[in-house]
Amino acid sequence: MKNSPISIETVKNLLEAKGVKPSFQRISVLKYMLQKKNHPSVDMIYQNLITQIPTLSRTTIYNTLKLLNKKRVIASLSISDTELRYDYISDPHDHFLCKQCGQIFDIDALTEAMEPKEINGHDVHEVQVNAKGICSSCRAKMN
Amino acid sequence: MKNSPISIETVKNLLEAKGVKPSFQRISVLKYMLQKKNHPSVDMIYQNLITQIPTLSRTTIYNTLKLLNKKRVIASLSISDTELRYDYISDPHDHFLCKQCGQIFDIDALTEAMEPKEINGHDVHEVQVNAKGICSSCRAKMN
DNA sequence: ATTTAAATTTGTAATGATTACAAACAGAGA
DNA sequence: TCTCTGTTTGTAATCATTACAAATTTAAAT
Ligand SMILES: [Mn+2]
Ligand SMILES: [Mn+2]
Ligand SMILES: [Zn+2]
Ligand SMILES: [Zn+2]
Repeated sequence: MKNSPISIETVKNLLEAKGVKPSFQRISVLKYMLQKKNHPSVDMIYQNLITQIPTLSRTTIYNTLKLLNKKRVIASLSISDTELRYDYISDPHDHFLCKQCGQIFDIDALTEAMEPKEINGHDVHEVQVNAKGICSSCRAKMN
Repeated sequence: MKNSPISIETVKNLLEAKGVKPSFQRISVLKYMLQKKNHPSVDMIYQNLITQIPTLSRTTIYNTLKLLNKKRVIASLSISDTELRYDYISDPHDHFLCKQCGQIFDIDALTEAMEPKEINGHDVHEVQVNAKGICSSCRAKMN
């Protein structure tokens, strides 16, 4: 349940389907996200991939995430006070951020399929529901 | 509807009720927020108050907002990609951020009184619902 | 009123995430 | 091979936020 193996081919097809040229770096970033499902920050991705791709540049991570976000492959979560976190776009769901350990957990959508295209005359592109608190694991450690 | 006049006394009482010593700077910050209702960033507050308080330090704004947040007088909104925004805590409501002009608008809560104390075993302290898109005014200007 | 201690404010330096930018590199034809 | 285009890389700049200590203000004690 932690690290589902995903083939390069799968990721490659995914990228091509979204109109993104599947470079080695782009495949690596998306593969990491699909496997870890950990809503990583730029640095989490970088620190992991640099061990396999010694020439990797942080700028490439920024470029790739920006591109994947524009192509609607991934969402950027403004849930943390300090850094953006990213998530592969699949079924709609909400997020819980632990203020203690910084982990972000998926939670069932707190409200039924809420995707209004318009609110108060404003053009709505996306809606994110962010819960914050202390995760069960951190709370256990506190006792 | 834009700039409701609020008396110093009112703000002072508000602070004292929450256990915050009402210094001149703290009163100024909270008064600004109550009047403008614009979900300001640190810099928006600073740029406005510096005209009346020439000795004001940005650090004081940071200190004050952190204190008011801890005392649950204001909420910090992680809705923008670039900076924290702040909002006086009153009735529960949601927010809409315009990606064009950066303004944040109040919107009716998209879901009925959703304040679960626990989700998936996690301890929930707060839930924020953030919509993003293009505000009506900006869309009008685009045509 | 003086003195003392505590709380608040201020200014400056450091940190850290993100962006800007230009050079280096790689791949696909011609 | 040459050229064009897109991608990656490294470095510098920007900007929000935090760290920290000195200066100032406030409140309390004598
Ligand atoms: Mn998720
Ligand atoms: Mn609001
Ligand atoms: Zn935790
Ligand atoms: Zn707008």
